[in-house]
Amino acid sequence: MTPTRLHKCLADETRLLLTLLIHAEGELCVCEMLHALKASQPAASQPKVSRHLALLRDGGLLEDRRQGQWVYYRLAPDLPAWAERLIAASAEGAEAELAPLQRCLATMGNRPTRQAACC
Amino acid sequence: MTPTRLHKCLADETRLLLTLLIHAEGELCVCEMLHALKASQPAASQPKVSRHLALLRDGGLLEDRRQGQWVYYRLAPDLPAWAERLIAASAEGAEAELAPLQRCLATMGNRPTRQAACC
DNA sequence: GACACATATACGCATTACCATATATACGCA
DNA sequence: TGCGTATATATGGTAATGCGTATATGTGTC
Repeated sequence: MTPTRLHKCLADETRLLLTLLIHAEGELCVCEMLHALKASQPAASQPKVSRHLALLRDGGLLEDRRQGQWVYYRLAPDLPAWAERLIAASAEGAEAELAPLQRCLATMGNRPTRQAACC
Repeated sequence: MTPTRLHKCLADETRLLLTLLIHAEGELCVCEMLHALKASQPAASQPKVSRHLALLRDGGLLEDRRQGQWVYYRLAPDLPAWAERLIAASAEGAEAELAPLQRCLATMGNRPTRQAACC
């Protein structure tokens, strides 16, 4: 991971919000992120979210795992310390934009039931 | 200043290095930055540096002041704390790329003599 | 296999970003 | 005023980015 690459990842409002949402929640599946994102982007579409998540994954910022029908994304576990601090600083600066998404997520019905990654 | 805007500013290798160089040195003029940048981009041109600096200034990340023939750039003094932390984290992640530029700057001959901004 | 749901990819298009080159502006000095 | 230095902007071309729509893939259930 290089700073320029990380900045490119976060230089788009949608990708920034998705990343910060995952940073705050730990792990989220695509449908949860799509639901939350509509709080600030009512017209957000599933392909749009999926495309941005793929960019973040290919950029080395996220990892995904499939569990049944759902695909869960989380921050890559091997991020250097400076990258985590950078994301944390972004989270602080974007708190006002992030909070509504978290509230929206909290009231989402029918969230898929999560299982631990192992067994 | 918003996180997305800041990330867009730093999502280009040249702009990242210029910003981090200023962050490390406090204040630099264009010719100093051009000189330092050539350590990693031998073909870097003056218009290129000037254009990126203008982007950073218009993005609210830098301020400039003219002193005689020279124009000095520094970080905007009113950056929020999270932005400074974000830049500091980037500096850590880019230390390996930044160090050669600083060394190159340190050995630069004929650097313009600086005066305080007031009087 | 057929269907429903979740997610990913392909395609065409509009917009933006970056660059190299050329030219313009601003300043200091004679 | 004219010249040299420092910096900025304009122009045109190419590549990258983001999006909407359509379609494909993968998984669970019957």
